[in-house]
Amino acid sequence: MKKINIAIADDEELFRKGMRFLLERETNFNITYEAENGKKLIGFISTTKEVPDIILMDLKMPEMNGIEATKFIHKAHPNIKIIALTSYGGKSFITNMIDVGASSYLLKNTSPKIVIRTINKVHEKGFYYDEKVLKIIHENIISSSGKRIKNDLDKKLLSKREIEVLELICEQFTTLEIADKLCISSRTVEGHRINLLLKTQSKNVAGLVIYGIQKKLIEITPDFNI
Amino acid sequence: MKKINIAIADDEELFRKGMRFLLERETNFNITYEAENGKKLIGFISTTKEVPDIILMDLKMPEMNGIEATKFIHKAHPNIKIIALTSYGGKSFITNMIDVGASSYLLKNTSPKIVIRTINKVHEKGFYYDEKVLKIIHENIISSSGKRIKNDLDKKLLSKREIEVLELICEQFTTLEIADKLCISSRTVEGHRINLLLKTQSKNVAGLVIYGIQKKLIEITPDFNI
DNA sequence: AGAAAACCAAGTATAAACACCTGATTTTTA
DNA sequence: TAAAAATCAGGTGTTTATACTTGGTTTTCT
Repeated sequence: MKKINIAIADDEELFRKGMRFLLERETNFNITYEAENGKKLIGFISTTKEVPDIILMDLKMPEMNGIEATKFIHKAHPNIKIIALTSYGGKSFITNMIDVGASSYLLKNTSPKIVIRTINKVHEKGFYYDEKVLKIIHENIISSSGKRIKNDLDKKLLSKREIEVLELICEQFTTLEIADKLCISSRTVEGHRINLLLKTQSKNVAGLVIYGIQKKLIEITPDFNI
Repeated sequence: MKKINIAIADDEELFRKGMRFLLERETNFNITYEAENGKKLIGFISTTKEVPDIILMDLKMPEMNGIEATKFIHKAHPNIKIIALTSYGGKSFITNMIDVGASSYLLKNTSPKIVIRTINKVHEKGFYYDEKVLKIIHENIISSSGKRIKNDLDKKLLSKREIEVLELICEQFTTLEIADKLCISSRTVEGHRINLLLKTQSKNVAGLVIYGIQKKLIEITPDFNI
């Protein structure tokens, strides 16, 4: 069986070594190169006779980031399949990486099993998406969605009313306005607000908004600039 | 084991009967209704006590087509999962259906096995895409995200100092703390803050944080709880 | 060189947020 | 059914944010 040649681009050496260790346990994987940034990777690919089949590409790297490197490599070598492997899971990160030529997108907090499966699938079929990323893509297609995704964690951590209040805080309403909207006393709203600060471990509204966005209680449409 | 209740909407009786036959061989499937167009389906769902878990929805139907029906049903009953099942595989058909609330999309020239798997997966996880459709979606991302407007407007709109202040506001620091960090008077920070509110057209910090996240001035790491 | 913008800083005042307290009623859960 | 949690609401006080004002210095651009 022909081995799959893999290159890893990531600025953290520890991560690269860890990945190498994990992947080399697969008998059909062959790690041919490690790069600490996009520039070095391109340098390698431009000079070597044996270009890799697959590249695991981090997004945030010094000198040249993953997006630029992917764009360049995909143009120069369309047969090299690039898998984004990063901790950033924003919609626009994903779509941008795919846009510039990535064949898949993986989050770093995933299991080795999924990485291995993704590499094999990408090598076989040319693209593959794990469920986590697929869900983000799925949600991304839904443009008109007024409804938001509240996961079960929120329901356990925050009460229904607290979520309502949090949503309105994120929409820039003041305590008085929120009290008016929900037909309750401003005192009650303040109580909810304090509970929210405690439960989300925030210092002030800024923290609440960030929490709301992280938990997708409110929707934002980010612009992409790495 | 609780059965999955399924409704089929398709104008061809032969197709409906065939599907019913295929699906009823699965012990956990229960076909509760057949509709020959969207209107009849909505009529059924509006009156019945037992709404289906899953709807197999054709696109082209007389009276009311699949897109309109999906839009209506998804709004009225968000818990009902709708699977588009049609012979049209155009990009816009797929994205439109997902946009109005479909949880999956299947092409009619697929195998019964895949239909059954899709129904089960959608019932379990809320969405699922077969490889054929996934490939179309994958290609769609590449073409659609090409036209993205990069705005260096931010750099013109906000000054360097204002961006610094905005970043710190987003990190939940108070005016005094920011003044301390930047070694300037708190009055100056307030001035910047006011300018930020004006320039970003925000009501309060909540708006500033949202702006900061949108413009990627600050990074957030979203949660992925499937 | 002159104008425009950015940057700094201050006064005064009000509105809002934050903190810490108390307790009653309803709903949920074990 | 008893305990726990959620919801509501009030008191008191401090801190922070917002609003409107003015004006001087530096940087940037034309």
